[in-house]
Amino acid sequence: MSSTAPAAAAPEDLLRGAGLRVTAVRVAALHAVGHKQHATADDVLGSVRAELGTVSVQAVYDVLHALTDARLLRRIEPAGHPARYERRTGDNHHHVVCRSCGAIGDVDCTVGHAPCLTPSDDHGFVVETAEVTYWGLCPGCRTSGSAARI
Amino acid sequence: MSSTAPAAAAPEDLLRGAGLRVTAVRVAALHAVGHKQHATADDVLGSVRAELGTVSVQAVYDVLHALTDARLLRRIEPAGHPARYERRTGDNHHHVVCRSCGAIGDVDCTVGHAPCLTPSDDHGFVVETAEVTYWGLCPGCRTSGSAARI
DNA sequence: TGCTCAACTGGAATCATTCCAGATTACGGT
DNA sequence: ACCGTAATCTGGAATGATTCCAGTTGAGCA
Repeated sequence: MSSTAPAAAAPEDLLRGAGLRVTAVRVAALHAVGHKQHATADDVLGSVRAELGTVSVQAVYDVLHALTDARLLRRIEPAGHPARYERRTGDNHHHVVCRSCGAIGDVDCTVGHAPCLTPSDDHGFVVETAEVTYWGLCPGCRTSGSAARI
Repeated sequence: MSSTAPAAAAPEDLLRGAGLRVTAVRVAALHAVGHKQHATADDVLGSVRAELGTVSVQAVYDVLHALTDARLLRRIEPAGHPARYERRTGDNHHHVVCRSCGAIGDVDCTVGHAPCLTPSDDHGFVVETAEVTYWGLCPGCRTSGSAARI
């Protein structure tokens, strides 16, 4: 068993590796986000239920929190849209969000090592992370012209 | 840069200049945000009521939207915190948000003309704006050390 | 000095997410 | 293998920010 590739790592191993209990809901949730990058809690709930049958809303939110805390998932919260989750690559990438439909795309930091990610005046804050979000229109919404609110 | 004045411009003129009707609630709302930068809708509601007496929740949300659309205010929506409004200066500055209490500080873009504000791969999106948010702890929460008291 | 449409009122509704209290279950001992 | 005990999960109710709706009021043009 030289199952190396972290990308292909089995959910069970990821969980154990993070010191978390291996439960059906957690495994299913990891599968769900693996299949649909940038899934909402609701998407995950759907997938998990499709896979396991009855699962409470709470269980999914709990799991998503646990996985996020354990760094197995990363949560993105675009203003005006429900939170989304992605399997984190560890790299610090950013996101393009469609102002119209909320679609999200990954964006690598243009400049390798974030230049403007160190505030000029931090007001005494201890800055831990910087987050960049690009707002615009996705190909689909651009083509279908209208529909965009405002 | 040379166009300073706006800070001192009377709310009435700002409204008229933007082609908006001059109403008590709007004027009071502009005052409110002027006095307390980064005010929440609730803060504004409070100030406006203190100034005018009875005012509906709806009126304030309507006004904040109208003013935001007219570019007299800028809305900031830090993940996990209610939206906040600031009197926009036209410059594209960013924000430091306290992970613990939600306090917000303004941060000028370190590099004048946003370098990493052009995504390397835009996935076909038409990017309109880029938004940078720094997350950390404000001086107060840092000192009081423990228990993030929301 | 009226008229008209944008603004406002008040109350109910929505949506994502969280709180609660009790039932279930993974997994480190013995 | 078997138990005990947190850690999890269930189901339902609650929260909080914001929006929808239908009717009333008032700013600003004629």
